[in-house]
Amino acid sequence: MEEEKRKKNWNNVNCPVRTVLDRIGDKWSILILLILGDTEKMRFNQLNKEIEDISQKMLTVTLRSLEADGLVNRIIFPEVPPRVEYNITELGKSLLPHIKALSEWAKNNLETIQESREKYVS
Amino acid sequence: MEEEKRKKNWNNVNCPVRTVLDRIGDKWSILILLILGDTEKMRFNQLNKEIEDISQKMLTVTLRSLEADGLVNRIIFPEVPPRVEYNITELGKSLLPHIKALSEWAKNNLETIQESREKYVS
DNA sequence: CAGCATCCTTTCTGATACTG
DNA sequence: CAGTATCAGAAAGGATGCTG
Repeated sequence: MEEEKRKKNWNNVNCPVRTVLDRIGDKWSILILLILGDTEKMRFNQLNKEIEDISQKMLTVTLRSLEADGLVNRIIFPEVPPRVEYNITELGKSLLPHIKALSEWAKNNLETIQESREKYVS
Repeated sequence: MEEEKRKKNWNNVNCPVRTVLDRIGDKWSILILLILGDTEKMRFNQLNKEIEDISQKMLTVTLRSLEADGLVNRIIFPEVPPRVEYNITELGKSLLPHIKALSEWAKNNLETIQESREKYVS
């Protein structure tokens, strides 16, 4: 039974890193964390401008997910028109160095990877 | 024009870490890298047993992707029945510490994240 | 043994229109 | 301003059967 195997969900039980990547391994989370890590706070539309190619929907969805995980704060000001500010939490800050380390590795090895990919056939 | 914005592909140009996550941020790559990082070499079916809940297709697809990026080696022995061995490359090894650091962070903060998620409403 | 091919389901992302 | 709701397309992942 192939189905039986899947139920063990081996990867998340024995591989905690997957639990993180399930959260921040998506298309936008890391970028948002990096931006919020570089600023004190930011409003929704500021983020939307900063990340030129994100859709409003995905910005909302991603921010909500990061908020749920306790990586960013969402502060609503009861004004008209509404103002909502986002900032990174302490938990988020503690994750940042690891993201940046990964980013450094990426910068340093991007070329190697790309060359490898171009040479690769079949 | 919403479409115009996307073409800039801001995230990959200005955010190299995304280029890495586009590759290893999938469901299985990290796990495979961790396993191959802990062993000298491994055959296809060994990996398939080690990762109990991966499908044969995804194991093939993921290994090919890692190979294309130069993170793992694929060595084919011209025998019958065929034998194919996989091992991690030097490039892959250089990435490993960062994955493990992320993994450590995950272990240490899993509970906090889960609590945050449970408390989160809408 | 180590796959490949095909079909199918699920999940992710985006476009668009609308709103307190 | 900062969203929500809905729909549609793309991509990822899985089940199954077949093969050198």
